[in-house]
Amino acid sequence: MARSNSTKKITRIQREKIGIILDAALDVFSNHGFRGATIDMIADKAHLSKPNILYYFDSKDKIHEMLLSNLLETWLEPLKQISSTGEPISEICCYVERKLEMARDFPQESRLFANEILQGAPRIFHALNGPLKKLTDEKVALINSWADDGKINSVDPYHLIFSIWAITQHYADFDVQILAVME
Amino acid sequence: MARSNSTKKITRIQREKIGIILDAALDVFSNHGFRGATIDMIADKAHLSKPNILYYFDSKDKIHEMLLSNLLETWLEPLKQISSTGEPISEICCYVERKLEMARDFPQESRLFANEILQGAPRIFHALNGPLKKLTDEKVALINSWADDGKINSVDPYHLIFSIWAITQHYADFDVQILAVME
DNA sequence: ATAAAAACTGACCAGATGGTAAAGATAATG
DNA sequence: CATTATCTTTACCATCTGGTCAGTTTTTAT
Repeated sequence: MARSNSTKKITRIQREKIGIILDAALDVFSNHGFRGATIDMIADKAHLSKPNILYYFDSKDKIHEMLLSNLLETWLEPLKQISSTGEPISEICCYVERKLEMARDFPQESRLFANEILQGAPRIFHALNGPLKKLTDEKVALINSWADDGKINSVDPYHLIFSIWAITQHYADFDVQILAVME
Repeated sequence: MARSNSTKKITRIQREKIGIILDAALDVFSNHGFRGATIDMIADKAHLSKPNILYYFDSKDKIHEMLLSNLLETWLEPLKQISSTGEPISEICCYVERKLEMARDFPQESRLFANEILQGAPRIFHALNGPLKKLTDEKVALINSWADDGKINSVDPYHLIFSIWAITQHYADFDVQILAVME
């Protein structure tokens, strides 16, 4: 069966179908949340039957899980790229730019993430508390060191970062509201 | 029956129970989204039976609808209070303050709203496109007039307002993430 | 106190939904 | 070409969930 251990080799069809399913699932999960999404919706969007979907993924949860873990790498990347050797202001501005680009280019991923967090991050809390926290702490320390060296004005690095997250993601997550207000 | 027309008088018990139900429903809907919430969850939290809940509200949708319409007034209030006769900078700063206070004091309402918007605002789009748009347009014009009069630097008023919305609500909507990152 | 109205409950139903089993169709392989 | 492994489908099942109903209990009004 397709859903066997990761050590097994993957056929052409498996690679294709898994990709199709994940694309469809991202669309459905990001627009309806985990509970609002049904396997049938995903199946329709993927032009596959429900049992066929469950041939490639053991359960609805597993699809969601895979989407989230794929997402996490992409999500952490822009923050990771802030370099301690670069010029502070430019490093921070470039970070904002990368984040904005991500919100523009991957709005579905942003909403998938937002849905998950909004509902208490039941399936992703470990990642927030682990890798994300670790990375954030690191960059917070870097920003603090820049301030200590007098390279930038003193600022609370946590809230600087949170503000960047808030504004950049807002345009992806609340785009319905923005479109409604701006026509 | 309790769920009859609004012109009928409301008994003491109705007032009490409806309040209890709405409190419970706000808690459940804000933490699980519309589809993730079940009437049983609301019933448990309210210490009432499911049929008893449906004695006061015709359907799950009606409960949600009532919560959203209650919310909208509260939600628009801070923006409404921006006064054309006040001092521009102070007006804007006070608006930010009011918004922050709301996010702090009504985080559940904020998440209820966020859940609704994230999923395309199916039950509230008319309000975004109507009252919210109208009010926003009004304040945008006001900010523009301030800029024209040289009272403040020129700024895109829409994006100023969006930024305020984004940051203030972020602390309510994404608090799990913030807590996870800051410990 | 008593009748009427309001509030409440347990049992139940129909449809949706996640998931399974077994058999049939298709593709890969020797 | 034949055999095997992979893939897909049809027909299900069990559970969850929104909602109903008939009847019981409690409250209110007279």
